[in-house]
Amino acid sequence: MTTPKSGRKPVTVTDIARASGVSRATVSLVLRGSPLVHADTRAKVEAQLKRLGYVYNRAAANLRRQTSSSVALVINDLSNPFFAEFAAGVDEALGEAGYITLLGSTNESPERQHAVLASLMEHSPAGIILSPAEHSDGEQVQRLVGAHTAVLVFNRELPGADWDFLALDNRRGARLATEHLLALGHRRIAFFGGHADSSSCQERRQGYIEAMIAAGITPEPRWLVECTPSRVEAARTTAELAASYTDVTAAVCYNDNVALGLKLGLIARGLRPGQNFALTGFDDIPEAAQTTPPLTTLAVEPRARGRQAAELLLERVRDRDAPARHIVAPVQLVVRGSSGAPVS
Amino acid sequence: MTTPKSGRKPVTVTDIARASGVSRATVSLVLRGSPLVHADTRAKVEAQLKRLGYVYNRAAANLRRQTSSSVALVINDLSNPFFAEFAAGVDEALGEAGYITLLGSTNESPERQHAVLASLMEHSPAGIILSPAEHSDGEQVQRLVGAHTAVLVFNRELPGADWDFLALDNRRGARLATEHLLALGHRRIAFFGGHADSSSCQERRQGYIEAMIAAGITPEPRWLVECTPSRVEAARTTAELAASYTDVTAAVCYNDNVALGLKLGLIARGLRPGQNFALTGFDDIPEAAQTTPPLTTLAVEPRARGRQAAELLLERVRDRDAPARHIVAPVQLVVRGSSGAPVS
DNA sequence: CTGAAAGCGCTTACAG
DNA sequence: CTGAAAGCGCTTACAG
Repeated sequence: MTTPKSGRKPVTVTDIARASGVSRATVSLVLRGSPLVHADTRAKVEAQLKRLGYVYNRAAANLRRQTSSSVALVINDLSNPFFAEFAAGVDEALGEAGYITLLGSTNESPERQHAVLASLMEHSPAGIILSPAEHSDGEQVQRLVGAHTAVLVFNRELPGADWDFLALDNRRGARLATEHLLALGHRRIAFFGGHADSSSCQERRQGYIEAMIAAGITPEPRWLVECTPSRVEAARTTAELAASYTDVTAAVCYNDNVALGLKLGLIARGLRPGQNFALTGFDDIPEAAQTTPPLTTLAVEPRARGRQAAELLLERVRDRDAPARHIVAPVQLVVRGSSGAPVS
Repeated sequence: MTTPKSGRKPVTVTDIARASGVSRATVSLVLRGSPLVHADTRAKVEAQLKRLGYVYNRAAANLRRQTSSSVALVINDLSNPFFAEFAAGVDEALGEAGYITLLGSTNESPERQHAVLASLMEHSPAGIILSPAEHSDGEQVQRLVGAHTAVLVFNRELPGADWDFLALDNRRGARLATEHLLALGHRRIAFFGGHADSSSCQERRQGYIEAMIAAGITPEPRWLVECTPSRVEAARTTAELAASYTDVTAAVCYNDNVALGLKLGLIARGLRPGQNFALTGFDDIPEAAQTTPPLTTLAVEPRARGRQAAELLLERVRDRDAPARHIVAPVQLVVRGSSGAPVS
């Protein structure tokens, strides 16, 4: 579980103090860049630091100062490029602020999330950025992290405490996509994919419905099709719903994966997306631009979201008493060929 | 840079000792599961641990015991699903072994890698798993991590010290792909993509050449085409090389991205991969199975490689004096439609 | 089986 | 401007 740091003993402030003929206190002041120490003394100490290959023991310093220099990042699905980019952005911004990232990946398992959070807490992070696993229990998380740890929840709502929350502007995104299809003349537009019990799906559906109603159209219930947001599932679901699509001319999809799956299903049924059926995605994954025809979708900039999450968390760390914030990150419609089909 | 842990003071062994009427030493023994303490005493202490919401301070324990419970994971390109899966595998296996993952993402920048390693070292990791940034300097890394830290290098060779090294079996993978195309009757086969100065490209080219020569064919120099391994670059390069491809009937590609880019380039030139041109990839990214025609490629199981890397590193942590190992991870040919083109 | 004491590597008042 | 002393939260011989 833990391992002895065998090998040569690391050099400490005591070694440096002895080697440069000053007290440990003075070495510490040099390390922390205090203006109190004389230039000559500083130079003497710095020479020894370099000569002996000193490396600062931040854990010891944190213990003494009652500070933390780490932030825990708990991610539900690191294999999803969206979250991987997000993680990279978080790590980048935390690094710039002098913090280190403690990673925990949960693979959408609430049990693993529990274990991971418990383990991370023992390392006294200054805060936690949590992209919750599906069906995770907010109250349990609350018990685990305590009332005094800074927490930022990302992407998925997690009821149970009054945490800061950062999410994409799902409603606006879906509304933009729907309005785009409406502007092209489509009227019988489906909303395809996602689980109706997830907050992001609910929000996207809401945006779709808003746009439809604003255009004077009442979406028929059968136009709202639920489906696990994977490509394979989406392709399968299309086939099962053949009947529903005889009158529909376009679909706003829950995300790009679903859109690409639907595309496969449509092709298998002899339809040609972009020519006699229009569709849009969500996320702008790299493949969206590469596929034929390229996919109209919403750009969400996961790396920028990661940076934003890190910054929000650090603000929270600085001011624990500020009221909790719900931040909605902008999304941007990217128009490509897949939505170019004329109304049939 | 670091932040005070404000809020209520966390409860310590001293609090628990006082609350349960025993010494701190006894509390510590309970925490560490020592068999020396009487069942009644243990129960008494555990009740207080729960009641007061004690959370173990692993940093303090590590300081006192001169141990570490973390491993640094430094990744060159987290936005690449291959590395993201790898990271997830590492984190999983480390977690099971009781270690925590300190993440550092370098975005292929040697400068960032330098900064990240320096920062990570201050947190005294038990070891480092390093997937080096392009053009990083092994000697510099060596200076940074010192001679006594366990290091496992992944994926890309890093000359400069005698570290453990885990890589894919690039040579065998390319040989399998080439043999597959040869068995289908192709003889004028190109090797497309990659930078000739990267170790992985060299190895894959070697496997290709081996297979060709074993089949009695001497690859012509113009069949070896260099190209940055991104899709866009690959598509562009194809067009520039139109002349070279008039007699070639198949290509072994450096990886899936390159293969998918080449495919786009071929289609743009009126060729139909899988029908009048055969190609193979490397990596088996999710898209390989989804594209039309699906891509013949080599499965590398990045998550399993991550687990393997974690295990190798922990072995090294346990035995610093064992000789350095070069481990080659198996890859598996996955035959799909893209290589089904007849010889023209 | 339990407690008193020392110490991991650092920092911080407090004297001088 | 520099040093002696105490202490962060834990563990570990050493007595008893």
